[in-house]
Amino acid sequence: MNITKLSTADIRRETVVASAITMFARSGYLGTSVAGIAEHAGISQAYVFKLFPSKELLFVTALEACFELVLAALERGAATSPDHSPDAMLFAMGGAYAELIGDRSLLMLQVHAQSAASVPEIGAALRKGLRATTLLAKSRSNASDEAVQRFIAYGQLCHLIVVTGLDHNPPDWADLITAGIRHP
Amino acid sequence: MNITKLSTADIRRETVVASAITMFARSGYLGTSVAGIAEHAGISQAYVFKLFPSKELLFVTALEACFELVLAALERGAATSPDHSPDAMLFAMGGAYAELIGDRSLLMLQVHAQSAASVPEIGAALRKGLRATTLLAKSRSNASDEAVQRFIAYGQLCHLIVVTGLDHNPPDWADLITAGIRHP
DNA sequence: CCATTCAGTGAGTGTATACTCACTCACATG
DNA sequence: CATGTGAGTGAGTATACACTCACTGAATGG
Repeated sequence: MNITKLSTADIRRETVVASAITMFARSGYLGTSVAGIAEHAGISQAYVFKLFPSKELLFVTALEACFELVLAALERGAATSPDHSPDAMLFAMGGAYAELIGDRSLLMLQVHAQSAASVPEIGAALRKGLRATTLLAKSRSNASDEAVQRFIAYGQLCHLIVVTGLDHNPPDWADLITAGIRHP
Repeated sequence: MNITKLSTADIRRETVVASAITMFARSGYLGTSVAGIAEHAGISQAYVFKLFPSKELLFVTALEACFELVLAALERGAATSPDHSPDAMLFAMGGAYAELIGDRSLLMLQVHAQSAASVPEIGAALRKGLRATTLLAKSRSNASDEAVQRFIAYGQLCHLIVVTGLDHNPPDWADLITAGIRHP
């Protein structure tokens, strides 16, 4: 039982955002139709437009929800780290992130968001999420700037590995770039 | 005068590929219309379809040309490195890459290709390009696997920096992840 | 019992776009 | 001149999709 009572429209909005994450992650911003999201959520397409003013804002909302989950996972990882040294903290946060993106949706949504970043609102949401992620990694780990930078860089490498499918059926050359990287 | 004589259709194909790189880099695979590419190339849309069987194959051709240029740049960087130590070789190759993507087209095309990688032919071309890039970096530098992996990871970080516009008007927090990264 | 509000939809509209086809025109060659 | 070839196009077709609007039915409350 929540302290804030949600109207049924607000509840609907949440299920639609969940469907949007799934569908946008599957086919990208332009490749996903609002009708498809509506069908996945089990409502009519017209009602999606009652709940969100535009496809663009629905994508932004989904991306923001995605970063909320990422930040929560990093926080969780940091909180459960057995050792408080900067390296151990970043390692624990990386492990929590790898676990989070096990179903690939949150990862793919970020990849598609990078491709759609020229849409101003999407670019802004992406910057905001990256900023929060970076600052959280820095503040919770107390690591050096270089270590935080490396943390983000290897996160991007993880994205590349998943996008190219190198984790699922790795060819012989793949372990050159997948070795030691924790991915789903 | 070339040793291989090109028919005018082959020449046209090359100019169309150049236009395709520019336009696809600007708006992505789904966001770019063949009509727009045709206009940029100064020919009719119908003729583009005479030169290439489909939009998909045009994108793949553009992506392959992109990787050709990347590989050539890495080769050039390696060739002009003053020092033959693995670290110096990778550093020189990274510098050449940073210089190559000065106009952002080749970088953005790779980002959009990652977003479109679920199209089988595009995913395959992406894997092929990544494979060639990785193996070239390894063989020309003689660096350790870890160093090559880091080379690729920081390349992806460079892509992220450009996509989010952190290089053009960096906010205060940006140098946490842009420090020391050579980007256009 | 009437009035208001709110969740939810069916049936559109306008537009963009991948791809096709019948055609023209310039030119080279016998 | 006749004819064949290859570059190049105008005008389509078919479809998908973002977004709109007039509407329904049910609950709520005075």
